[in-house]
Amino acid sequence: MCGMARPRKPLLSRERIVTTALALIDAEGLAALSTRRLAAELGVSGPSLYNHFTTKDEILDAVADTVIAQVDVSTLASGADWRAGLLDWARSYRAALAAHPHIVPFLAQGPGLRPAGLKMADTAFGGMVEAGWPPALATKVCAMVRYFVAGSALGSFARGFVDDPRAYDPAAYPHLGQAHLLAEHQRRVDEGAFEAGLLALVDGLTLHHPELAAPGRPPRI
Amino acid sequence: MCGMARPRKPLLSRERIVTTALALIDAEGLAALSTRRLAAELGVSGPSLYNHFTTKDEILDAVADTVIAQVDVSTLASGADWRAGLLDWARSYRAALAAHPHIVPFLAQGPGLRPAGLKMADTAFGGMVEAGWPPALATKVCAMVRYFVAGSALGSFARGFVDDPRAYDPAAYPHLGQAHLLAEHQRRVDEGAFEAGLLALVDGLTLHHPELAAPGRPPRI
DNA sequence: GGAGAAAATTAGCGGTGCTAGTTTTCGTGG
DNA sequence: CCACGAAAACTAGCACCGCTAATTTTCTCC
Repeated sequence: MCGMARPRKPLLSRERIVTTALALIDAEGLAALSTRRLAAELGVSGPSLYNHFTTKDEILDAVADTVIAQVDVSTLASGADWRAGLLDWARSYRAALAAHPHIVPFLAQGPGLRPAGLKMADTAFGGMVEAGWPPALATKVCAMVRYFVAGSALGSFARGFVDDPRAYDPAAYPHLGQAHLLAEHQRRVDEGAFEAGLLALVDGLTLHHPELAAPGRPPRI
Repeated sequence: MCGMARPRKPLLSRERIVTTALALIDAEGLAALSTRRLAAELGVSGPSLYNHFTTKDEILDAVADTVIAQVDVSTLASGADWRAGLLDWARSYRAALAAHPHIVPFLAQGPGLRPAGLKMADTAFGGMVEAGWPPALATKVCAMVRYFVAGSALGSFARGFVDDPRAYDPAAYPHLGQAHLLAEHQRRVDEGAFEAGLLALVDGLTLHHPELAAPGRPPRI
């Protein structure tokens, strides 16, 4: 017989599956990624994927991990001022999510088993400790930044308001203007709110921990 | 014929559907809510639901809305100090999500058409404006709080770390202790990080807008 | 060169959201 | 009072979903 069985050269690889899946998600959204559809995109028939991943969620985890892998934690790891490190990290983190907005709702379902995510957490934590933060506090501060970035990414990118404000009853919301309900307006607000909130958060931390406010290395007694 | 058709008294109502759906989600998670399963729980056959909702997502939107409806914005609306108002709002918001953690990933998919969510946003915004904040800033500050609460809720409640730390390679994460990877540890961290981050955020805002720092009514010149 | 793993195939199972069409009951206007 | 249209339940079923099983071919390694 000559029904197509194992080919001379493998048609699939984990990497090719992940990049194709990410492209499909970027182009058509998370809901468009079914195993059959992804397989078709790869020129292959459905169940072949299961030779390389044991589960669809495992594919999505891998996709999410490549997105997180783009986050730049280098400033925080470099031993520079922790404030600058935190700001750079948060902005890069948000930018990475903004580059692939459709994956964010999946990312939001939890950390799972994603090495790049853990690596990022490890590096950020290490940088804060190196900057003089007690470990217990460093953990919390890193968590705060994650909260803020994740929350902002969700608010900004996920399924937003209906584009036609007539879908809402304006009388029910006396303070909100019509403009508040437009997706476009929301996007602009999110941009500004993220930046302003991040600065407020960092300055608030500085205020609460003046002993760590000095730029550069922590004092060694 | 007497095959069960329209009953004397309606078996279903939007309200009964929503409360049963929420109970099912709370008890068995978001994935357990299929239309057939929900219908069975209601003693009814699958498609009957579509006499009351046009879509499963519409049911979920309604469920999410009842959760958000539990959020207490009264302090912020009462004209008291905006700092206290913001803190109370954020804590109540988080508590409402904590009471129904399994719905959070759906909530994270976007605001959608959810009147209670809009009502909350409207009231919070109105309270900040009443406290003297310029509308453009008030919008941003409310967004920040939402980010922080949503991000914290996701980090805390969503599918977390695997409970067996042996699933991870400790050598790959030199700074993180084993304890960091445990779900239980993460939960404790989240609690503290939320509270500390919220205070830092509010104090940072106070710092950036000293003209609004006075408690009570804004000064009228 | 033989053994066994790997990578593709097809067939198919149980479940999903949802539609279509039917039957019965309710509510209402003439 | 009753006819009639809307409403609310039902059954049947479609297209798709994630995933498993069994099969065939190829590669790798001893």
